[in-house]
Amino acid sequence: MKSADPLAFLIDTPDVAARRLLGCQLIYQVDGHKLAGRIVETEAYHQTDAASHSYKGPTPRTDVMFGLPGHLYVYFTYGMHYCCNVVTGPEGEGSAVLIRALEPLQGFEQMASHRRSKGGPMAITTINLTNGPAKVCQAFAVDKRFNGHDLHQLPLQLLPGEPLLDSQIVHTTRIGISRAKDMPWRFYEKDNPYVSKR
DNA sequence: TGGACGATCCCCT
DNA sequence: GGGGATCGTCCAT
Repeated sequence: MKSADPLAFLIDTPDVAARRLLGCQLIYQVDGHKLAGRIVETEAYHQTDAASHSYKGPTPRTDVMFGLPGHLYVYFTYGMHYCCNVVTGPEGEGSAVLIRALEPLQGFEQMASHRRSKGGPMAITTINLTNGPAKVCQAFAVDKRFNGHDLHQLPLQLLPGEPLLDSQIVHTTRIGISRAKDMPWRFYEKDNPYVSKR
């Protein structure tokens, strides 16, 4: 008997998956250290959406988005940043959810050192540790090597959490894009201080 | 083969 | 509030 897939909830439309990802935990284990964060902000992307990398079909870069749900799509942008997405929907459909912010739970020192090592002197606080998509990747040391990684497995694992009530979820437009600006596919936990800023 | 652009972040004014 | 850093990807010549 094969046990049920704990990430089966990702096999849905990306907006539904983006809501369900709020409250889930991202775990990273290295060298006996454990990093953990709770997802508090997400954005949905789909192949029918002009703002998505998967718009107009797969390319070598975006193949992962069309692959198995529960895998990680990591892309490089602005010449210096990585961002990570959880692939959603059935295999063959180009959909994913961008992890925009985490609430740090464990491994603060490791996260801070990963963040600092990326650039010059920088004042790291608990708040600015993971309150943005590229910050999340830095803190968890996620780069292109993790593109296509299966999040069912360590060293980088996604654990289901208690789903948030609709009344705790704020539903609004996405950030930092020029096309399809008006699609309300950004979700975050109401009043959570670790959500990224405008 | 080249050039424009980007799901960002940080520092400076 | 605005601009610079910095390079992979994609599309137009």
